[in-house]
Order: sequence, then C-alpha cells, then structure tokens
Amino acid sequence: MGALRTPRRRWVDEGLQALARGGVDAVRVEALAKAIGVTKGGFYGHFADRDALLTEMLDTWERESVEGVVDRVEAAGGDAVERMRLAGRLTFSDDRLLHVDLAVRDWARRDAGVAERLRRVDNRRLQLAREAIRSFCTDPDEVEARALLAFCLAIGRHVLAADHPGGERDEVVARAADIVLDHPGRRP
Amino acid sequence: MGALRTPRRRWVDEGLQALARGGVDAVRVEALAKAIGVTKGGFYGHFADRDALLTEMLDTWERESVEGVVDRVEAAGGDAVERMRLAGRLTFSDDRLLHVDLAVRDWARRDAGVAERLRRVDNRRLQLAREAIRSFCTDPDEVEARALLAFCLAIGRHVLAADHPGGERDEVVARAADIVLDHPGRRP
DNA sequence: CCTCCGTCATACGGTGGCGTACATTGGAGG
DNA sequence: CCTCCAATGTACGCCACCGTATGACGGAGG
Repeated sequence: MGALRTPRRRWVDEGLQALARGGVDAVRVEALAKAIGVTKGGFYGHFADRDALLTEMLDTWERESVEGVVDRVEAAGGDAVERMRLAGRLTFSDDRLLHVDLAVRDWARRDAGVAERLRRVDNRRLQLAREAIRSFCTDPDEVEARALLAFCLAIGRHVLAADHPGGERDEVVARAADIVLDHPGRRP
Repeated sequence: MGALRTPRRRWVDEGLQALARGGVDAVRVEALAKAIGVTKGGFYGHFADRDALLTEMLDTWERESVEGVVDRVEAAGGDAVERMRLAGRLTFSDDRLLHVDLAVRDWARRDAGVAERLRRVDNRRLQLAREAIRSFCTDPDEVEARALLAFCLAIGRHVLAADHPGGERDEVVARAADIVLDHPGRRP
C-alpha cells in the first residue's frame, strides 16, 4: 500500500483546533493544510469535501467528550458528587475540550444537526449531575433544579466576562458550587 | 441638503440583526445592502469600512443593553430582587437582545476589544444582581457566589441543550432561581 | 531494482466578499 | 424650473476560499 503520510485523524485534530480557536468559519481546508505543513492536495483523498470533515470532527468530539470522560470517571470511583466534580473538571478544565465545547455551542445555534448532537451530549452530562445530586437530595424537582444550576455554573463561568471584586473567579465558583451541591433537601 | 434615504442607523440595525442570526461572520456589507433593498454603494458614505460598522454596532448594543434596561428597571421601582428579575427578563427574554448577546459573547472570545466591552456590560449587570441579593443575604462572599449563580442561570439556560424529563425548562429555571434567590444566609 | 498506488504539489475555474472609482438620480433650495 | 449634492447604482480589481484535474514522488511489495 501507499504510505500514510498524514493520516485522516490529523486533519480532524487540526480541524478541532481551528474550531476551538475561531469557530466553524475558521475551519478552512487550505488553512488546515498550511498548519499541517502540506497543501490541500491530499485532503480530498481523505474527505469528500469540507462538510465531511466537519461531520467527522463532530463525531470525534461527541465520542471523546462523552465516552472518554464517562469512562475515566467511572473508573475513578468515589461517591456520586465526587464523580460529577471530576467529570466537570475533565471536560471544562482541559483548554482544548473547553474551547471546542463553547464553539460547538455557538455552532449549534445555527445548525440543527449540531444542535441535536449537543443535546445528546448535554443530556448525558446532565444525567451525571442528576445522579450526583440525588445522593443528597430526594425531591425530584429540586434535583432537577440543582442539576441545572450545576451545569449552568460549569459553563457560565467561562462565558461570563465580569470581574469579582472580592476575589478570584475560582473562589467564587467554588462557593457557588457549595451552595448548589452541599445542601441537603430542606423543603417539606 | 441631499436626501437621507437610508439613515446610518438602518445599517446598524440590519447589522445587529445579522449578528444575532449568524454571528459576526454573517455581518457582510453586501448582504446587509440586499436586506435593506439597496446596493452597497451608499454604505461607504456612512462608514469608512466594515469595521466601522461593527464598532458602531457594538456601541449601540452596549448603550441599549445597559442604559436602556437599567433606566426602565429603575423607573419601574419595586424591591431589589424584583428589579433584578425584571432586568433579567428585559435583556434575556427579548429575542433580539438575547441573540445579540449570545453572538457578542462568542465574538468576545476572539476579539479583545469586544471582550472588554462585554466585561463592562456584564459588570454592570452583575452589580444589579449583587444589590438584589444583598437585600436578603449579608455575607459578602455568599452574595458574590449567589450573584454569579443567578447570572450563570440567566445565560446558561439559553446555552444548554439538554432536556428536562420532569417538566419544561422554564419551570426548572424558576425553581433554580428560587434556590439562588429565596434563601436567607445561613452560614455562621 | 522495478512497479504500483496513495499522498502530495501545482494550477485552474468559479464564487463571494471587500473597498474604490465613477456615473446616475432625484429631491431640496434657490 | 434649474442646480447641486448626497445617496445610490454599476463596474472594477483584488483576495481568500472551495473543489477539480493532473502530474510528480516515493515507499511497500514483488
């Protein structure tokens, strides 16, 4: 067989990197080729067109951002809240995953297919939060509300641009997480 | 004087509409002209270039999304929490303002100038939340944490793609807001 | 060592978008 | 009415990008 000089996967990785840095519109075949150090000549041997690359990028992201994280979390053990906190750290602390996530979220506002994928991913993530919160909160409605809060906090902290006069964002987030998580059900 | 057939403001409005629907990259001079019903001929009489339009769009957005809302909220009266809830509704329920906001938020991730503007806007908004929460919570750290939670919830609900098996998103958000807002300080 | 085939370089046509140059027009002011 | 001028229409050059076509190259397998 002929040599496999720059594997298909390389284009996907470079595409995800471009997506993270500049959004979907920054994923351009010729730019990726330049970043890899080749010309776009070989690209069309791997992919039918730019759309095929975008689809495969989303496939990769969906697989890795859910299965990858879930596998590692379930292997780690610990109680439900600890597992949820780890899942949050794994997906939203890694700079690459975080920025891809935010870019996909924006992309989803203009593409129904992407929105559907994001819905699947967010549903699995929210399910982790639900299970964690169920371990200390029995009211199903409150579980749902706290799970939503936890998720909004995990994402919102990276979307907000405000300053916190009394300290760093991380400290404020930690206190906010305590409010959401360390709070036994109290309503009758 | 010559006629003023399509005023400067019209280009800004159409630009903001395009921004809301498709992000910055969708703000194209020729597309706006087509939407208005003219050609781009007259555009360059009003603006030096596309960047000048983008700047003025941001000026308009910053002015209207803060001063406009704040003025209406302070005119409405009510207690601090009510004022904050009204502010949230005014900025994140109006579809046009909401989508411009989300688009600006994404834009800010790639443009330092936009990020600075968003920081100013978010700071004023967060300040409203702080004042509201201070009315029932004395611990400054907890005020900060709850204000962040409130803001994350207000934005995050529009960024999340997950489903809520036990009800509509609005109901879950309402319960989450109760957790954040209707909760007197309890830590010693 | 030679052949084959996948990978890549290069060149091309087509499209869309920016900004400029210049002609056109139609209403306000005389 | 006529003049003037800003707003507009039209045409142009430029560039970035997509996708195609074609030939060069070089390593694997014989």
